[in-house]
Amino acid sequence: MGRHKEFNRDEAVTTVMNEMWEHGYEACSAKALSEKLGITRSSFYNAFGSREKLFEEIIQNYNGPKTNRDWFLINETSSVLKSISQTLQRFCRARVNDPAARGCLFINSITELVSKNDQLDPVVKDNFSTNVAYLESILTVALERGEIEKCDLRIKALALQSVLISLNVLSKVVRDEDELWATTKHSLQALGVYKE
Amino acid sequence: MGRHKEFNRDEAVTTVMNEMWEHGYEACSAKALSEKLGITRSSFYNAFGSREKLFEEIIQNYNGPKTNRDWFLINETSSVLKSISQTLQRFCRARVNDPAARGCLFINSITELVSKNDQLDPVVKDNFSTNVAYLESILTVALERGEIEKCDLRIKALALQSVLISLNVLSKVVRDEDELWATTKHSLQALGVYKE
DNA sequence: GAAATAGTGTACACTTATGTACAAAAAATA
DNA sequence: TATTTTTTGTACATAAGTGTACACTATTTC
Repeated sequence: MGRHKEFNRDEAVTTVMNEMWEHGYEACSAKALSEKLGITRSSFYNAFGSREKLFEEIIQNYNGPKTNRDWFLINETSSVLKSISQTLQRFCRARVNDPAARGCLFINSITELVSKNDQLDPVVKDNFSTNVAYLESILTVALERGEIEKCDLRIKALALQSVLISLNVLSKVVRDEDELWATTKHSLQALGVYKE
Repeated sequence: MGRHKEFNRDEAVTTVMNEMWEHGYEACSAKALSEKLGITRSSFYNAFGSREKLFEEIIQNYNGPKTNRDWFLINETSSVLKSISQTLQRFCRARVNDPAARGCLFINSITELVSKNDQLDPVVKDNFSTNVAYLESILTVALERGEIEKCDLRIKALALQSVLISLNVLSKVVRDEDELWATTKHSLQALGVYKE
């Protein structure tokens, strides 16, 4: 019952995601976003509640579902290390090929929001924990399959998360794909999680 | 000749540095900074020209002189790897002990300004290049002293820069000194640049 | 068709922020 | 003391941004 929205909500969320990815959260005012979407602020607030709530929706969307954050496309047959290596190589390519050099929305948000925005700080931290837990889970699989040596998997997961962080930050400055990948590969090999 | 400033310029630069470190560049408006300094915007513009010029001054100040960026306190006698390890351990402690979890002003600025602020993008990139060159130079010393194996020092320097980046980003989220240092140490050991 | 419901447009009453212009004030030099 | 130089305070004109209130419009259900 009631009047229909004059815009597609899902499309709008995607548009806002790209705006926040490119310009950062704080640079995206309700006014600017509303104008970008071609709606009034009135409709914006009605549809999304607030910028904060919208960000929460966007970051969940960006990172994928909490229970199944399958970035590395791990399956039963192929090597876990191979999946990690191939995925990070794809990331290097994607980040360098992005003309706006946006890096990663989530990692940008750590720098911009943690300990700066009281409402979103816990959201970002929660997403971070989920990420590290995911990395630890795939390293556990790698260990079970004998692909890596026994070690503190929590620390190894944090070290792998570190490679992801620096790859994304570095990609804003190192705009040569070969150089970015050589650096990432060097780190992966050092950590013993690289496989051709 | 002429009237004296009613504030200490150097003190003001330090105050603004801390404001930008804590809140980020864009969050520090000319109005907000002027009020923080207890001066009028008129005096602010007169003394610093613009927010951009002031940032340039601050980041040079923060990173230290271009020709002598001696963060790792390398000297003729002690081990280069030991200096690196001890310095990064000090960084872990400092970052976790910072109640505002500000991370590193320079690394925060990469995320906030590169490809977003036309005027400051080249300033940040230039500082980055200087940093990597510095890291490569100390790795060269380490190689000459037989502390590391022969390899592509440019890539090794970028990998070491990666550890610095992730340590600083990670420190906003990983608030336990032992865990942060364990992760950093693990990465340094993997890269073959750790020494007790 | 009337009632209920949900989205839209306009207005309000702010606050923040920009950079410049110009007069007034203070200090050094001539 | 008069002149020059620099800093400071106030004002201007304008744009961006906040969240809410309320009438208006479109749509569905009864």
